[in-house]
Amino acid sequence: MKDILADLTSAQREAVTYGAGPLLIVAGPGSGKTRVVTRRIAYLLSQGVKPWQITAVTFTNKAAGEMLSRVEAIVGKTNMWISTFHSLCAKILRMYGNAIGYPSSYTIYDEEDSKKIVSQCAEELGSKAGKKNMSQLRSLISTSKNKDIEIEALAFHDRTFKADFLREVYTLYQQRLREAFAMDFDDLLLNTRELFVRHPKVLEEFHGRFNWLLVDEYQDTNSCQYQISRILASKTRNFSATGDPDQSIYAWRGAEMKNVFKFLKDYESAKTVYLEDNFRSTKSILQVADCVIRYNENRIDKKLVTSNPEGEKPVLLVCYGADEEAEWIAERIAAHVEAGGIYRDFAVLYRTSAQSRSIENALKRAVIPYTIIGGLAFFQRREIKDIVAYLRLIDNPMDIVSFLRATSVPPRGLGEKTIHRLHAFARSAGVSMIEAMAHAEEVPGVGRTIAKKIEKFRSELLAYAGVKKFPVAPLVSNIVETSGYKKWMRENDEDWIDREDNLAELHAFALEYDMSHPEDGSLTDFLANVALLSSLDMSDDSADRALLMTLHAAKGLEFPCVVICGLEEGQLPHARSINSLGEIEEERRLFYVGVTRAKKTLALTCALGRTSYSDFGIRKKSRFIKEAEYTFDTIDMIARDPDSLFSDGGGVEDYLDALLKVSKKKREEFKRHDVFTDEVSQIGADEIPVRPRKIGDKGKTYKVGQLVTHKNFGSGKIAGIDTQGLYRVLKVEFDDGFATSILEQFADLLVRDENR
DNA sequence: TCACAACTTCATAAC
DNA sequence: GAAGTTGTGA
Repeated sequence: MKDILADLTSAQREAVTYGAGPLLIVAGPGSGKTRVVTRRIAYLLSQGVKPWQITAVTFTNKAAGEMLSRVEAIVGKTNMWISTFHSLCAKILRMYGNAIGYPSSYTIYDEEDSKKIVSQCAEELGSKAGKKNMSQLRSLISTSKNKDIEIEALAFHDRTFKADFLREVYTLYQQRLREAFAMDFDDLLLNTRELFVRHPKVLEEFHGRFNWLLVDEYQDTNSCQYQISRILASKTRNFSATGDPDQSIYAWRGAEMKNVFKFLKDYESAKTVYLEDNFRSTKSILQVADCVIRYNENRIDKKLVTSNPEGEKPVLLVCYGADEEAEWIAERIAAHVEAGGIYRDFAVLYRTSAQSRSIENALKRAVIPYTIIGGLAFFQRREIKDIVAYLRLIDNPMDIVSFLRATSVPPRGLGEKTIHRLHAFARSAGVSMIEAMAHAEEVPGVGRTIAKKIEKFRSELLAYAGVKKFPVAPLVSNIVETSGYKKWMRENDEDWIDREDNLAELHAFALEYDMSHPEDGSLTDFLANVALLSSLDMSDDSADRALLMTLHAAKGLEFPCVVICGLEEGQLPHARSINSLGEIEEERRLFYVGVTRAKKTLALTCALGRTSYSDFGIRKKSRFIKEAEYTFDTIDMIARDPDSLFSDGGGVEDYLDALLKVSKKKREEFKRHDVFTDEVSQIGADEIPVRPRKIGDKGKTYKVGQLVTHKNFGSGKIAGIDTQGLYRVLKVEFDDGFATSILEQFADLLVRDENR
């Protein structure tokens, strides 16, 4: 008991020792939240609560694993359930899914799998949308599920698809998933809710079992997760939720931070504990966070307090482009290590994954070891998905996505048409795919040659499954060897060496699973783990390497030194969020989360020119910089010595040179892409560090119909003038047929007399 | 049905 | 800059 309550503040202690009944812990960043939750679990156990009576839900499997080992460090080995919502639901559905028509070996479809079904459905419904919009269609289905709204309602927001069509696709999609005994990620939640609502007996059993529910990161629960929590807690009301509305960053996938406030209405007798003391960051770091988050209107005011020292003042780098930004970051890390620090002290955070490229390059050049957290998940790799498809097929032969995948690598002369015929046959005859394959010649549309191939594949499958479904590792090596996959890969894939390494890693992963689950392991459980492991769970952050990750991936973590890069309008806040106040506020929270990860030092960077989508654009400083401007020191590489940039008194050319620091060729591209641009929204003319006198002719105004000459493009005509925000955009048609839009203030055009 | 090439389109965050 | 789609011939 002494250990459990050691080193706790009075507020923390209050949360840890609160007894039965609803408890809301509103915990700011760095306030020792994880510690409180683990200690609370330990405390409950010490009070006689049994481990199997406790269910804790966290945000990632990794966090769940860490929490479990922290609890076990205090109370010894336990068998309580600590997992993510998705894993919890997957487990519940494995136990009771048959009540709603799913076998326990149902398959979990990831985004890619689900997209295949969606496009199959759209095609079946005669959609003319083609394959290109399938991602969007799939995400509308997901949004509908995540936000608990009818899919028809989304047609008003998204004009790409008609309401009727959306409904038809949705219905057919669900039907196809059922036929394949498969669920997508969202279904795990929806089906669990349905199970509880429609089968009170099952719920009763869980009520008898989960007397204590703890949910972490409550501000990021969506409607369905919220309801599942409420349903589970409805009997005993021993429900503690932990959250911080300011750290809600998943509204885009249905999270509702208001769930935190709602808790107090849902449970009127609820006790609320505020954890406000920050034990993580220096005063000057918290000041940055505080100044920015205050701009959010949709929030409850709270201030971050710490007794930590003032610390180093955060810095902001303003530079020309992503390369300089990256170089500066590399230098900063190198200097830190030179001064006796370690690489792992550093985390470089960015808004979008694509930003990692330039940073990686700079780190490589500077020989700084690094790890990317997140990114392309191991289990998303092609060769891994291929072999996993065999495993899934053995586990659930109705899984048509895996069926198609497995039969095509290596190719066996069985194509999409054949497999669908087979699947349809199996469904109408009410038999499994394996059985349907045994009667291949009866399947309409299947000829004798193909029937033979089917038979061959059938015996191959039976040979795998005939051995044993568990342990998994031997099954993996068996498939890789005897399916001919390895041989085929060596002959057809130039990257086969890397891929074989990855397959070896898959084998090792399976082996590890087999070893750690001698009693309770199964192929089904292994596959569920594989499906629900996020890229964050897989990454190894134990080595001494600098860490690179997105701001989202940094949630819940802390680092001695943090760099947040790309603080530009369009990047952070992201361009896709810039038009909505609510989304801007979420971007601001994202920035807030990033800043509050830092313990000792914080650096922000901002590049005023950045290439994205192979298109160069001039960017404005992020509004978040302005919101906290006096809380950091600025290193302005542009303003530092403006005259040196334009030594020969030149204008645009010199500026472009300095900005791009690249060859003439690139400059030509730049001219085409930027000064003459359609993407006016990216240009913040007031931010561009150029001499006023030379760029364009600011005083000049043009009229529609005027004949003009441009020094590079020759003669043309002003075809139209648009107003975009503060700027006027000229549409110019040149005599050679080339047409473009030019920002008026950059349009260095000579007006010709019409009569000449 | 399959392999390859050429082309097009796409790109926020992720369980 | 990558991944998917389409088109081609075998």
